[in-house]
Amino acid sequence: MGEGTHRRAGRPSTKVLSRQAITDAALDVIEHGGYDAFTVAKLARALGVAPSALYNHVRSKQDVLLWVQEDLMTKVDVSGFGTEPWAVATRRWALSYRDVFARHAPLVPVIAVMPVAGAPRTLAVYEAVAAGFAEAGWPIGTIVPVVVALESFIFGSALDANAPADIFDTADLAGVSPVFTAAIDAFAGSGGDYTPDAGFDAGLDAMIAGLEARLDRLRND
Amino acid sequence: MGEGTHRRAGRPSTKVLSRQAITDAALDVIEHGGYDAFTVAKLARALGVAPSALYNHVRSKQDVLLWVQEDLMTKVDVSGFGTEPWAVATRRWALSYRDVFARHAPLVPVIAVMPVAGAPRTLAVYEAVAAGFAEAGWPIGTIVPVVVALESFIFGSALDANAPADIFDTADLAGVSPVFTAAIDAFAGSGGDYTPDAGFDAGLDAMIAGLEARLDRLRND
DNA sequence: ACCTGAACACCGTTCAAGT
DNA sequence: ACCTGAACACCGTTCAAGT
Repeated sequence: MGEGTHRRAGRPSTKVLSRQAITDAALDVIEHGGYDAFTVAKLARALGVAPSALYNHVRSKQDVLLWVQEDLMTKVDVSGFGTEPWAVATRRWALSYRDVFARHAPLVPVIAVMPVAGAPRTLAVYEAVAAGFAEAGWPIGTIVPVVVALESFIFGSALDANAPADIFDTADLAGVSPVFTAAIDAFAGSGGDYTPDAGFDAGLDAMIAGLEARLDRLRND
Repeated sequence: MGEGTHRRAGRPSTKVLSRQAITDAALDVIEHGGYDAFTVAKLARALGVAPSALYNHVRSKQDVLLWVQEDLMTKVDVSGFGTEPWAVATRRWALSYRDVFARHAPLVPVIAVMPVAGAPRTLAVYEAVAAGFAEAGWPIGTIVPVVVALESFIFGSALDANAPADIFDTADLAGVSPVFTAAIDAFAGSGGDYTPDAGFDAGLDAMIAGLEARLDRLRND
């Protein structure tokens, strides 16, 4: 798949410090030790070169993060658009999008403000989503804000997925916040810890229901 | 208000490096130069002490960020809960919450995973919100996931509010992403830049509509 | 064209020494 | 109890020198 696959045998296969090699090494470092461990020094070591060598191929560490983000975008599932009803396709997209970036939360603030120009895979996702929305009957001028709204929810949920199980542990605070404490207890049931999935499900249900109601109204105009 | 206000005159007023003084200085540095400028050295300089002096009052830089976050929480408007209908109160809360942290986006990943224990102001906000939800008829066990869902949307929107105006500039990409490009053009109207408010409004409308529909169903059970 | 090794200007944090 | 100044172990990045 990668570049260099269909080169002649005997030819030195591929540049050692290709974009793909750097991105793969970065993902390796990140998967191994998280984003704290992702330093230029570690990345260089994983590639077997001196840190300064990287700067022949990359303008900054931030560049590498953008490459990683672009790479992850291929894991987002847009297969529902064009084949499934709008709500089903949107739900599938949202779930996979959130799952991918829940494991890369430090990238979320980066993606949220990254221009799509120069990010072809990200753009391809947007194109598939926009086409699916248009086909489902969303007027062309309504698509961008609705997609942005869903994305905001997805990004926030990806961050929330990293909350510790004790985030809502109100231990000695029942006197100070009785209703909230009761809400926590009622939610957790029999001493269960907090899991963020229930929040994501509730929000996705509500948002899709609200949007579908709007879509119905738009269709009947 | 702050500590030391009701001390006797003539007594040296307040510790120089009180929590309040450190938090205020931090907010000052952040407002002046953003989160990149917020270093321990700059914070110490603003307080007129050596960097190492801070560590008599703070365990880490992260501690100060948590103090700042707690301080900002007092700006979140929960006044609608208990006085206004659920949808109005929720909308007011969401708008102010998003506005406060849109100007402190680097804190968003911090809040999203911060335990409420030891954060009394944050807890006070949750208590007001939970009480408002309960009074509006939300069953006690449904409150936490619904609040988490709204918060996820709010946090994502706070990040999105910092997107550059050219985030969706598809310049030469009309051939590669025709539908998405058309959606951008139709949304931007007459050459207008992207503003994230439309996305926030669309999402908040949809989510509140979806939740209100669910609340109606719950009430009729 | 692309590498190395030294250097630079920072980081946050620790700690002995002072008062 | 709380400060200073020196030191530590890092950061990301630059650049002259090599091939």
